[in-house]
Amino acid sequence: MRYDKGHKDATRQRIVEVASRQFREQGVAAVGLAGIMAEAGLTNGAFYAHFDSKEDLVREVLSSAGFHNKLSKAAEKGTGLEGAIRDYLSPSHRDNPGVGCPTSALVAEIARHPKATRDAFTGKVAGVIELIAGSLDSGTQAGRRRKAVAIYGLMVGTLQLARAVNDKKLSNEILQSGADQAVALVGQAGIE
Amino acid sequence: MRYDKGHKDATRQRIVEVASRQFREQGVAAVGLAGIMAEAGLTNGAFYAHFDSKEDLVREVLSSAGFHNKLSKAAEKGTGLEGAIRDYLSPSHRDNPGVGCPTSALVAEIARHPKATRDAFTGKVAGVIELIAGSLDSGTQAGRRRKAVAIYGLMVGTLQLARAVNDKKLSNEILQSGADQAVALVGQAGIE
DNA sequence: TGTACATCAGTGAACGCGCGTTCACTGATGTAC
DNA sequence: TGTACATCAGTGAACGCGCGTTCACTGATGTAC
Repeated sequence: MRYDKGHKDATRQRIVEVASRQFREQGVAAVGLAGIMAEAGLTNGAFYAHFDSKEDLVREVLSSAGFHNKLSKAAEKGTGLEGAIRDYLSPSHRDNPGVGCPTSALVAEIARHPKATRDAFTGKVAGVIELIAGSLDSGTQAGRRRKAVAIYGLMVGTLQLARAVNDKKLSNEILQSGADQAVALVGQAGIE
Repeated sequence: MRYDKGHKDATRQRIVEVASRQFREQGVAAVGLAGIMAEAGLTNGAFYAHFDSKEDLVREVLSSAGFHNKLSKAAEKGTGLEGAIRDYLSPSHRDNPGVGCPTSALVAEIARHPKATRDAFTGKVAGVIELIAGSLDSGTQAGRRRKAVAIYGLMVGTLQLARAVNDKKLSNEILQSGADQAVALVGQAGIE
């Protein structure tokens, strides 16, 4: 073959990365395969040598996407859950959805996708909830899980509100209030 | 004229109502004008006698949509904010997006729409935050506002997660945990 | 060493389809005189 | 009272366009003998 061993895998990976960013920036429905392939340096016909369909690509993007990036990085930096929350609800994350959390960008759309796609997403959500629950250190196990769900929902919902409103001051207030309250939840004894 | 006075307004209102439900069920991008008009009992050509464009309809839907339905109804029933939260995060609301909160269904999509559309949405969001803040009775005014933002974000985020996950048990757990924590926030002294 | 054939990632034109939008037309009613 | 014209909500065919998908083909390399 004229291509290195691993060349096709690298191409596939490139397509997934381009799609992942474009989906998060514009939503799945608004992104066309031709645009993804062009940005990956290929023509549209090559797509089907790598994926069965657009839906197959969506599933692959969800399976490979770094849902825990902010959480994992915060853990590495030793800033813990509080650092992760403040990073998540920052102007930088609000203004760069393409490299941000796939959940906040795509959750509503995914609810309307086929079962296989939702399955991939469900696994990721369950993982994030466990990761957050594992970062909490007060309360019973059930209480920590309950808090983890609320903190995740609060982060996703407030980030989306901050992105949608067309008023910088209100948007910043939403981020700040959301972060403050989420951090407060971390420190409080659980509701039993 | 062969039509009653007010006939055209009634037709326009019917189009808005059909669109409002379809948008919330399937998202704006996935809904076609022909389908809306057919369900309203008209042919597609009549659309432009009522609206300038699809975007104009989206804006009208957002302006007229009942963002506070659950909150207002709860206030009427005297169940207060706690009742509104439990109603919002109920299996019934999760399973009937077409008659539910426009924010949870459309917030991510609206973030990518033109300024005029986002303006209409921003006003609604500001109104909901004020409504929730007004239902809180402990803490300073700034503290109540901060809590209101967090409660709204929590409700929107957890409802979306519950709708997207493909596992009934996890979905119910998300609703329950979100509601419990949101209600707990209502009762707690504000973070100052 | 040279020739014929197999492999396969990628090309690029074409497919049918549904979209938002346009527009000439319809037909029931109201108005002018 | 009768006739000509204006009004206007709605019709339905057509427009160009971009979509996801298909497919015959290319061309650089590897393999067989």
